[in-house]
Amino acid sequence: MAEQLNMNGLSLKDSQHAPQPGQQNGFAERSAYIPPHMRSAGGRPAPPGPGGFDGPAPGGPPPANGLNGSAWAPQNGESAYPGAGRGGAPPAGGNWNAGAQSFTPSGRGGGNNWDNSPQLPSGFNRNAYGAPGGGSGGRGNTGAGDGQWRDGKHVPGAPNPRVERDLFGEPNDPSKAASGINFSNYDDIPVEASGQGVPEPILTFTNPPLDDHLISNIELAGYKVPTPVQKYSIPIVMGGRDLMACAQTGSGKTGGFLFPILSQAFQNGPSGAVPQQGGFQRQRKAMPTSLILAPTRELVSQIHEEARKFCYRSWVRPCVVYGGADIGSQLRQIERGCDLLVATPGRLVDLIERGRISLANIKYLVLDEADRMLDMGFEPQIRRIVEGEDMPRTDQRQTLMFSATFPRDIQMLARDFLREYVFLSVGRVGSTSENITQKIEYVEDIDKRSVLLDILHTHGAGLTLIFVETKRMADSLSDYLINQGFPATSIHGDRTQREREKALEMFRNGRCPILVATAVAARGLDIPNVKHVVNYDLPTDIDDYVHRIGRTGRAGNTGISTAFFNRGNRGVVRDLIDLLKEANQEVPGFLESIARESSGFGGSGGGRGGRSGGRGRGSAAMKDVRSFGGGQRPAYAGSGGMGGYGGGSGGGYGGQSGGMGMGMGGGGGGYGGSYGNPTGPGGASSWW
DNA sequence: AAAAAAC
Repeated sequence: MAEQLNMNGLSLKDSQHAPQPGQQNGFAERSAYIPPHMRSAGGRPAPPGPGGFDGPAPGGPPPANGLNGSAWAPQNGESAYPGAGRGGAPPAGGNWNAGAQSFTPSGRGGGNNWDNSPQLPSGFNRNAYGAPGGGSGGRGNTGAGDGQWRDGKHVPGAPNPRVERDLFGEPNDPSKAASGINFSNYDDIPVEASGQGVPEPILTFTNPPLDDHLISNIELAGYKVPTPVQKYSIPIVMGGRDLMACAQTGSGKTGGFLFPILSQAFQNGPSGAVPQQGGFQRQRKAMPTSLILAPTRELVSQIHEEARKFCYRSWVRPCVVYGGADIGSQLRQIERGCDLLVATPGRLVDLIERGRISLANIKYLVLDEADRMLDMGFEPQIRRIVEGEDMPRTDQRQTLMFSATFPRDIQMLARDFLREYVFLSVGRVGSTSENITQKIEYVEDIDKRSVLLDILHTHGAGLTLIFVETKRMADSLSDYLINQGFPATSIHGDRTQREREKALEMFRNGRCPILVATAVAARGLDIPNVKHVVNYDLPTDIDDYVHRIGRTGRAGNTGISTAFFNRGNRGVVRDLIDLLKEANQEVPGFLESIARESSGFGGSGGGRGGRSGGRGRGSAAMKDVRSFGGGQRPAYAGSGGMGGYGGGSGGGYGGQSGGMGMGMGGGGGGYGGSYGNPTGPGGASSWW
């Protein structure tokens, strides 16, 4: 039954964007609304009267059917949901219901699956074109990867306007990634590179070094100038070097690894290795040349979407596999050809165990959001994939690691997976230039809902992303908002993959400009135009907070972040204060007093009691931990250390920045014991 | 403590 609902493109939740017919208006539950002066804690300015939206709530009284699209049409012109673009308001004359029905879940064969198939022109070649798999990754080769490599030459496929629209959207479509980018602000992002023989950054997308076909796809995608991370990563990767990059998603890092990998693939053709399989083996084993690992399904889906753009008309076929979706369609997809594979670790291991994927041809390995993957306990799977299967060794492949932070365990991974890597530290987009205005408000749990309503009224315009701590809370809060007449939806791990993708797409295209999310959406997701991030529940880990607010203020644009704080969050109060100070933000008085309260007794006695300073944000440091003998100047002074990088000891570069300095060279497993603060003594944590 | 991720 649930599936039936899904097939209609609907879930119960999403069918309720407008108040139910039984309700009088968007504020049917007005009694639940507590005016600010009646609330238990202060610290919050009075809301601007009843009308951030004038009149009866965002929707006003719904028409008889309760679903008329005009209920959500912005009352003050297009500005209500900027960034919504063509999807901003429901289709004229349409309604939310219909909007949902016509929605095509991302990552599911956009344009070639259930909702569109009947519209295909007769005679349309579904085999060549429409991957039948309705399941994830079922997009097959919709124009991406339909070129050929013949006689040592790249023979691109024919242009196809329909595919181009599918991949690149209409010109100026704000729901496509390249738009809405404030390029001038990009130049402010600081980048530092260290390592031996770091190549000069490039300044434009030109040939050389980039391949002409790739450049034409880059143009189609609307990218004009390389972002700072791309300026560095392109020559580094094309120069055959390994890369360890500390960068966030908004910095353009997906292009940072896709561009050089694809450019080289377009120029050099398929990997020379011959697939070795038993003569009687029934099905072909997929043998991709490039493998990209990322932690969440949404993220791999997003990377795959990007890859499809840049693979357009090329010989390279991008594929995606992840859990929670029908494995059969994924198998069919990779059987049709798989040169670049984007995967979550669990599903990839599954497919390897089934003997359907071999990694023997891998020339490029990318670990995206590496810190996140370790946080999520993926290290065993990752080590199995990289070290325990048939993947070529470090010197036979190129390995690129991306991570927002560079804590100890990532350093270990870098030591084991990379060789003589270039270390790239990409400043965070925004924060230093105050692109994100961070506000902390004191709100007791019981008042959170009504304060949230104030916020939604006040900052009604633009996409608002609301983070909560639990899946249950995500459900109940989005239900509440929907009942209050707001176009909200939710994303969390207990929703089906289809629901998750639909929620994300509805948010992205502005049909549902309010998204309630758990940590599943905290990192990596690149949604242009998120205007406001609300930490309805603060995370216990300050790193998570940083990732969450990083969903806004992206790509050089400005954003707002509001966090609800109460005594239940005092565990992060110290880190939060430091963070606000570093980002040049106002620190409210109640934070300071609660910090004093908490550190008052016991000090560092119990556990994490009085902040301890030990952990600090050292875990989040972004600096090269190696030191280099000889002429190389490290980009960061003060990374003390040891470690004979290039010092003859067979790849033994293991310098710890702090005092620990263990010899990591020889054996591999030699890291145990307790490590000091990774940043080292006095480690200034500069993580952006 | 919760969330995420393979079946």
